[in-house]
Amino acid sequence: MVPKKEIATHKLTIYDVAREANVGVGTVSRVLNNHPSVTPQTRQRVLDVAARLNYQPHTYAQRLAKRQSETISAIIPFFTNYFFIEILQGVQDRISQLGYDLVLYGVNNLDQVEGYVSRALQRGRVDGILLFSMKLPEKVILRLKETNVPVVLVDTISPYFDSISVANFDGAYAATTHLIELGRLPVGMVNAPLVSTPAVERLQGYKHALETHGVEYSDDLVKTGYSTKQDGFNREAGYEAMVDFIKMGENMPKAFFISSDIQAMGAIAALSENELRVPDDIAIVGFDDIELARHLKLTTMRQPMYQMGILAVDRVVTRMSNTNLEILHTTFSPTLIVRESCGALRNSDGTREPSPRVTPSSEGSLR
Amino acid sequence: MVPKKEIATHKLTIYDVAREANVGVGTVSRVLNNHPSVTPQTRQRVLDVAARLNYQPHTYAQRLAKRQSETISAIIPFFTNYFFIEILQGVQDRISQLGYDLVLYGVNNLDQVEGYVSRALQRGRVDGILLFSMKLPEKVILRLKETNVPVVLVDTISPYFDSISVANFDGAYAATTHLIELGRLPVGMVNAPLVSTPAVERLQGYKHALETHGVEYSDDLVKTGYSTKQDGFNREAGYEAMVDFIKMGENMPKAFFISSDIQAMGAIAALSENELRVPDDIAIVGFDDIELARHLKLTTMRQPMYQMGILAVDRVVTRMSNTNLEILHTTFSPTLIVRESCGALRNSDGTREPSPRVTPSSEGSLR
DNA sequence: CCCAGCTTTGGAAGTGCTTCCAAAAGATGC
DNA sequence: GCATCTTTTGGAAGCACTTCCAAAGCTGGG
Repeated sequence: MVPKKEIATHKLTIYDVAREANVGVGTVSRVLNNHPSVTPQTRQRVLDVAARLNYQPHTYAQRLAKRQSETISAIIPFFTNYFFIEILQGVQDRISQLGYDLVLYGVNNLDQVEGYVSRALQRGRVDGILLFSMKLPEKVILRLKETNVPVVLVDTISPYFDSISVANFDGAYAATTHLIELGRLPVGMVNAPLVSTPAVERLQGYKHALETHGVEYSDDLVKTGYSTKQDGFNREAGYEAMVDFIKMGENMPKAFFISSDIQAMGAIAALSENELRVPDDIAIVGFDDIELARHLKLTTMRQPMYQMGILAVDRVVTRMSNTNLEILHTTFSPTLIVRESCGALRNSDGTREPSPRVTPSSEGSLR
Repeated sequence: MVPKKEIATHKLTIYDVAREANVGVGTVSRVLNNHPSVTPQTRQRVLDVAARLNYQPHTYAQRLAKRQSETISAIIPFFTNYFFIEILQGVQDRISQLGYDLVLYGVNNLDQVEGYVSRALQRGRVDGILLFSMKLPEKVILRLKETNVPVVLVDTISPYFDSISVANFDGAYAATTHLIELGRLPVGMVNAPLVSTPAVERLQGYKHALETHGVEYSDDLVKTGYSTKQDGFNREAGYEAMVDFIKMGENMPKAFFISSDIQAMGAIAALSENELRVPDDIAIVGFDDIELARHLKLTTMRQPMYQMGILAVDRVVTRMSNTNLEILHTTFSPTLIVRESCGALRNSDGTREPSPRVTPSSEGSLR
């Protein structure tokens, strides 16, 4: 005589389900984990009971027993940054598709990174770590290496870990070339301080474009803002740099490759405050293609951020199950998105956007 | 004779530490949890050993034994939305200050909510849930209620849960009044569809302002866009609504209260495409004060988003330790931030911002 | 009908912690 | 020095699962 208590007293364990379904706990566990060796009838019986009792397995007990966390953590530089947000969308979508949890650490300065990494490294806590554009302290690299947790770097490179990034050099080259070909000379550049890899590479790409096209380079063609937050990839810095350019008066360049869209936004503000019109007086090409760029009708180099997020997750998951893979660096090529700020469209219908932003299909399963 | 093996074989448990320090596991546990009844000497000895072995407790074992997860989950409508991102900053900062984990679920449509809530509700998984501006299906409310997990609603209200929100009515009233007082009549409104509470309340506040100031209301003073994502609080919707207004020609209002900054952005784009200048021809006041608003020099109603995030976390934590608190609804009053788009500053130095954005102190401990 | 060889099942042992209880060690007072 | 309290300590039991092993149940061939 088995008494059927429906009292969902909240303490319901796998034993309760087992008793109620007249099976052993092992069987319940197998059913819940889709283990094949259970007869369909038994499986159904267990499933019914579980549903009736509204049984929910205790996640942490599972994780403890299974010795894996089904959690991936992402450590991102503070997420006021649109670029990261957009990558994060891809990350979050893929992670939840795979049934993992995303735990998020927002970092404001490099010092915090170490703390968060330690945190993430607590045994069993996470199965994998995504690290966004940070130059890691040597110390952190060591710890990461020795614990052997799968790590994927996004928007940086290190010889020790997998990485997903964008071809900064090529992008800068393409952007600059576009401007040169439009005849908007001289072409200047608003860059971020050379503390970050993207800034360095984009500068090189820019210079290379000048060189290739026989345009002379000089140091006053490149300026950087003073505001250093986000490694200098922020609106104020763009504003400041452009103000400096404007001070050059007649000698100021007629076109600019700007190392991020957000800086471009600041730069454009500076221009408009000085009665300089984009693209009529000054042509602009940005970098990133954050959502804002569309709104601003900014010509820019698109980074497939959403895709990068997806890929980062896939990569970390692959490495989880296959521990000694070769280290792999994936590089996306940015593509030029021509909108209005470069002036290329001046004679066409100004609203048209050559290649529309990739939007999710309406099934909504992908996002 | 205790052999000292330094071999960090990754499987190091509390028993290893105990053996090595010549104490019982209970003592090690107490040390690690700052339990008072351990002598300073013993504590130090344990700490030394733990450090030497580089011992990391197993998070999930702790959570299982302690019967709490030290995790708070946030379910947010897809985070392409700047408003949520800014709240999330506060949430994330406070959560990590308190040593909790943040697990993030991004939701794209209401159907997903149920799934994620179930997920979050798995016993022991989270200690509290933050739900961002979603009208919850009755079903979900029930489940949430019966499991008795602390829930805090942000940017919505429900009689069943704590909530943090903003005085939409008052904000809309203030914004509209500001425009009326500037003499920019008639004042129209770009709203979102009345499916969400904020849209409803803001409309009421707007109407009330007209009424109070003896300005007549008519239905063609309010328009809504067609794009429905984000409940209509998106750039395209703002653009569309404004295009409709522009079709009115001469009769179009001379000023607009727009129910979100992001819609204001679209609206301004529509205006500028039609050679209408802001604020010279048309005055605009937005709502939210997302970071973008500053860039756009948009006059707007500021919601203290960062603070709201902080508070939401605090509230959920309080409720965690004190289970049967009264249900509390906290309402912030939005404040008017006068920038250029309303035209109030037309004769002053255009750049000045009356009340600068609250930024973290440089200690950086708060963010 | 019996036995070998599967498949399915039960349940003990293991996962790595916390906590409770009782015992040991120290204080205190007389 | 001893009895009594109070601190401090060790370690068993418990947390809620998974997994492994052995036992039970089937299947079909002889």
